[in-house]
Amino acid sequence: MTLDSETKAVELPEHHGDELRLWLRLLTCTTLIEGEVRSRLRERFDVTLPRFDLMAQLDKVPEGMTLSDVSKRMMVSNGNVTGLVERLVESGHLDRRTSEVDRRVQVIRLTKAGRAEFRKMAAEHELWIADIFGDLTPKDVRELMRLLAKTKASAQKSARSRGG
Amino acid sequence: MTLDSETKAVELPEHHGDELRLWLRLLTCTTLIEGEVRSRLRERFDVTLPRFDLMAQLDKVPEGMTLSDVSKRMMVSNGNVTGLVERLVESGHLDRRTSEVDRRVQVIRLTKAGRAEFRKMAAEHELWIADIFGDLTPKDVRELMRLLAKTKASAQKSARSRGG
DNA sequence: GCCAATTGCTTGAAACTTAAAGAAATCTGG
DNA sequence: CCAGATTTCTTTAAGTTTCAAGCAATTGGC
Repeated sequence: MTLDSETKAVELPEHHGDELRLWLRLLTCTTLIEGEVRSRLRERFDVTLPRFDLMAQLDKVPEGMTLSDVSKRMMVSNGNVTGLVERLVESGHLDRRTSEVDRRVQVIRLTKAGRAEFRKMAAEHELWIADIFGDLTPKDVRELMRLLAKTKASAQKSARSRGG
Repeated sequence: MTLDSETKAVELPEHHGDELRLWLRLLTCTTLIEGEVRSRLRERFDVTLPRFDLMAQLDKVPEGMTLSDVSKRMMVSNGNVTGLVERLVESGHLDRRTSEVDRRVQVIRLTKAGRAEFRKMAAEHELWIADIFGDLTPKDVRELMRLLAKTKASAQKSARSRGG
């Protein structure tokens, strides 16, 4: 009997429903929060989420970054960044210069106005996020951070093992 | 001294950096996994993620759903669904009928071919997800499920309290 | 120095996405 | 019954996004 059921268990395809449900829940959470942030950004500052995200990347590095850097950090395609940057330069939020060392490279930075506007938005944004996560205890937050770090590492490992 | 620093702590704006970092990590995880799934779907089945997601919704309800139902479940706009459905009907994956009870309503279902194709993709998809989350223990999975449920509830509460 | 490979970015096509406005059908309270 | 409100879906405009192809600049091997 015991042998039988063990044999069976090996032959049957494994159950992966839990992981799938976890993934769907993770996705739901993110979509929900992203939608909320998106609509607040639009209502309050008439800015789109991708623009805000791009400015957030640049705010962290005053001396500027290349388009490739931005692309990697935001995990979006190169062509995507090109278009976003074009519109943000147009609207005066970004400053763009060709590198003198390597003329393929474009270095972008926040303009003074762009930085001021971003800081204003970022301050409120932080409060929104705090409110959205408001029912989590500090312990919940720590625990989630830990588990998501583990998840990220696992996903990266899986992606690497497939890619090369 | 103690009094002083406590007074200061109350007067200073609260620290919400932890929640912000948590949100960024959550977003990173989701983006990472989503990108991985997206590229596997494209490579393996030449299908886009939104199409797969839409078919996944329909697979759960054989008798079909209205466009509004799909829109709510996928948390995307109505117009978005209209376009997606159009292309999937065109490619023979979906069947679309006007409700006889309410002629505003469109009921969509997977066609036989659409269902067969989805099932094939879904089986592999489940393995990918299991692999991506492969380094998490069953306990990690349970704990993440719990914390994400709490997060979702918190986010929904925050969204409701703003919206109405 | 030269040629091939690589890197950084842009372009183009197709698809996806949203918000807002509009059309059609239904519902509701007189 | 009927006018106004609501619901369901489509349309439109603007923007985002990806992928693939391509161009320009740089690097590395010889």
